Amino acid sequence: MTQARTYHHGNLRRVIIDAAVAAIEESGIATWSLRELARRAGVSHAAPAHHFGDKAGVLTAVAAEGFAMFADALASAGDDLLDIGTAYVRFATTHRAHFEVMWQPALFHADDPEVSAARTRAGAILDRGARAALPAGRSGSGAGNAPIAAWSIAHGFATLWLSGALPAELGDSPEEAARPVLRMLLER
Amino acid sequence: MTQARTYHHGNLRRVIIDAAVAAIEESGIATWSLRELARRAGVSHAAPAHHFGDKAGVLTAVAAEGFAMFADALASAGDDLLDIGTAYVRFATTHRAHFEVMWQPALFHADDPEVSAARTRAGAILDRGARAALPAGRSGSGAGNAPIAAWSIAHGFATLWLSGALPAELGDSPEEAARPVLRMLLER
DNA sequence: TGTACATCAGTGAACGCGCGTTCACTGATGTAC
DNA sequence: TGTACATCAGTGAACGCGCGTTCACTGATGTAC
Repeated sequence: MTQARTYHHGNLRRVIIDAAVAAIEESGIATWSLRELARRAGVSHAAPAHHFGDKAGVLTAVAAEGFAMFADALASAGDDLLDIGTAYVRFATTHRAHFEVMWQPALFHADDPEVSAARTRAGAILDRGARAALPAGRSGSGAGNAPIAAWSIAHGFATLWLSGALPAELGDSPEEAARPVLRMLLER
Repeated sequence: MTQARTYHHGNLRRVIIDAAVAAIEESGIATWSLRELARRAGVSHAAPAHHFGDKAGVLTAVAAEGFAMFADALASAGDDLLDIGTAYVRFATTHRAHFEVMWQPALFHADDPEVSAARTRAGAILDRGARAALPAGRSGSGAGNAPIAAWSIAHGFATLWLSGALPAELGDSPEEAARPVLRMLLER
């Protein structure tokens, strides 16, 4: 399967995105450069800019791919809100770089149509699951809060886990740890 | 109240921390430099390093101050978990730079004793409020999940708000928007 | 099947810039006597 | 009250470095005929 190295790489766009994801996972979203991606990809330092224009262009591609994979992950979790929430946490912890980029729209071209479409698709799945599981509460505050509550608890657990803030007693599996926590919103 | 400018600034540590907070609020956590802080503070470019050593030293001071203010904010909210959660969201949205630094321990010296102490104090307040309001659920999964559920939903709402991901219909006040959402965890 | 040409991916040298760090220094402050 | 001295905050010149960007270029690919 070794790809013969030719002048035309043939797959450079893909390789540069992967390099960006690897760099972000290793040392965070702040410290990488286009030149570093070129080094990782084994191409000249000007090649990434040739494909993506600038750093925001690379992150736009990462965000678009991230939202698409995210929507797929939520969709394949089925209709149960607890399963959707668990899928949310699983995605965040197994695709850390994508996830971190997705929620920092200042870093990429947030108006990119591909990004918007995938984000809307993911939002609709979460919305549907939450409205079915959590009809408007006694407070009479309207059903609109159910999806936001479900979104918040899953997102909060995921980001706290990623930041290392949660106690070590929760164990090694973010999904298993998340499940009883998410269940607290559903018990009523 | 104008302070006469002397050779010895007298208050430079404070001024540099404020400059860091302002820079982060304006353009994020990734793009500032020690030299930029010096420019904002009106001192020579070597002065910040003289006080803080390096960038992580500046962010350590921001994190320590952030956790201390955060603990104060939660403490003054009283014993009601809904009020504590609202205070959590209010703090995050009114002290955005502090909040963002606090949850990125890779960027500062997380073992700093001042940081640890303030973080522990904030955690204890949240813990106490959550355990009182949310005894162990029917799932029998242990009371340990109640604080984490409360923490997650408040943290998730706050970070989603800060990222601009929440729908515009929620209005301009994060506190008012958060209250009915947080209430969904408490209704049972 | 063969030739010509347009298109596009990727190269590599060169540029100017802002950065963190170092270091000898200067000015102000506090303390000993 | 006055003098000497140590300490410390902040200065400013100098350094080497990695960065993004530009641009003329080269090599590969695809298409027209």
